[in-house]
Amino acid sequence: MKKRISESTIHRLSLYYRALSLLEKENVVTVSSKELAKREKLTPAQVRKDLSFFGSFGTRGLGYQVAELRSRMSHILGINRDWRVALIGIGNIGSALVSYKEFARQGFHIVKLFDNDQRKIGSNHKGIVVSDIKDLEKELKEDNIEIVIVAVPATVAQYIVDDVVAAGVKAILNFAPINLRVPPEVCLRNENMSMELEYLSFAVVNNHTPKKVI
Amino acid sequence: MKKRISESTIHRLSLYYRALSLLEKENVVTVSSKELAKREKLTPAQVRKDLSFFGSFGTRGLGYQVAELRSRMSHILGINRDWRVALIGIGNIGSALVSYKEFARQGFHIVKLFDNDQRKIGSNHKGIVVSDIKDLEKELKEDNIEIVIVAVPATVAQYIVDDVVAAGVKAILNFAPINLRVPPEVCLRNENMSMELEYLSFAVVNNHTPKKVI
DNA sequence: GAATGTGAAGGTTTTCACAGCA
DNA sequence: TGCTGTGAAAACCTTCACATTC
Repeated sequence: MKKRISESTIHRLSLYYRALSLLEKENVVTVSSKELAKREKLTPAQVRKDLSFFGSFGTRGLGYQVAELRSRMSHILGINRDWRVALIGIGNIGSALVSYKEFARQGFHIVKLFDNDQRKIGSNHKGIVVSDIKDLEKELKEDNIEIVIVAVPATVAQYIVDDVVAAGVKAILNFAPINLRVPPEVCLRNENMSMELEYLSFAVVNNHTPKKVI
Repeated sequence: MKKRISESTIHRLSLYYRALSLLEKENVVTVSSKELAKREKLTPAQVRKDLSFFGSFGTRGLGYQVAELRSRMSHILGINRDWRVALIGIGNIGSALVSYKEFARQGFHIVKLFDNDQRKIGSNHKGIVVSDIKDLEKELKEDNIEIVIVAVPATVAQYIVDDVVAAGVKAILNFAPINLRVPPEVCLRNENMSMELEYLSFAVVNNHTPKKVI
C-alpha cells in the first residue's frame, strides 16, 4: 500500500459496506457511485476516489457489482472473519455491550468478560463467566484476544490499558472519558458519548450546522 | 462569528474542557498551550489556533488561567447550563444510557423516556415513567425538549426521527446504524459503535496506525 | 450513452515561525 | 525570558473534469 489512507476514508469504507449489505438484501445486483453516494450522503467522486485507493472494482459504463464490492470491502475492513473480543468492566455500559447484537452481526464476538467486583466475578452474562481483572494479562494472552473494549471508570482505565498492552493486544476501543497512553503500534479508538452531546449543545447554541456527518 | 468552525475544532473544544476540568480539580491555576496539548495528545499550535477562533484568552509569557478558560469553554460549548434530553428506545443501549452518570455530570439530564413496548410503557426507569411513542411529537413539544437520543432499531429510526423533527427538536444523537434524513437546520450526530470496531479491525489487518485519535 | 478511475485544481486544516507582549 | 496570537506555508482532503472503457 503506497499512499496513507485517511481516517475519513476508513470510516467511509464502513458506510459503503453497510450500504452494500442493504443493497444485497434488496437483491440489487449493480450499483453506481452516484447511488452509493446518495445512500450515505456523500458525493460520487468521493466514493470513487475512496475505492480507487484499494483497486479498480467497477466497470465503466455500468457501475459496481453489489455482491462483489461488498465482499471486497469486508476483506479490506478485515471483517470477512470472526474476531474474538474481550470486554473489561461489566458496569452500566459494559452490560449493554454484552447484549449488543450488532457486534456479533459484524463478526465481533465478545468471548471474555472481566471485572474487579467480587460479586460479579464468576457470574454468568449471556453465557460468559466473568473473570477476575487480576488475571487480565494472563487470560488475554491465553485466549489470543486481539481486540479489547474498555468500559471501566476513567480513574482506573490507564492501569487496565497498560495490562492490555502488556498482553500484546493491538486494538482497543475505550469508553472511559480520558486520554490513554498506548505505544504507537497499538490502535486506540475512543468512544466518548458525552462529547457527542457537547457537539450538539455547541450546534444548538451557536446555530451551527455541520457540513457533513460521519 | 466570521470563519466557519471545523468539526475537528469543536471536538477538540470538548477535550480542552475535559483537561481543564481535571486541572482545576488538581488545583492548577495556570496552564500553557504546551501542557494542554500534551494532556490531550495534540500540538501547542493546534491548541492556540483553536482557541483563537473564539477570542484571546491567554496571557503572553504566562499561559491561560485554568478556571477562566474552563468557564469560557463551557460557555462556547453551551454546557454552562442544563439541557433537558429525551431518550427514545429503552432497549439494550437505551437502558444503559438512562443510568450513564457522565451525561448528568455534563449537564445533560434525561428527563423523558419513550418506547413502543406496552410492557415498558408506564414503567419506571430511574424515576422516569416511560411514555408511549405514539405521544412522541406532542410530549416533546409540551416539554420543550431540545436534544433527543435515538436508540431504536434501524428499521424504525427514520419514522421516529421524522416525528422528532416535526416536534421542532434541533439536535439528535442517533445510535441506529442507518443514514437518517433530517432537514439542514437539524444537527444530527451518529454514534456507531460497530464502525469503531471495524476501524480497529482494519487497523489490525492492514497494520495501520492512525495519526491522531479524536 | 453511461459511469469508472484519476491527475489536477480547489478548499480546508494543520503546522511553522515569529512578532508582540507580560 | 517565556508563551500567546496569527499570518504564511505546508500538508492534507475533496471536488472537478475528462480520458477511458464497457
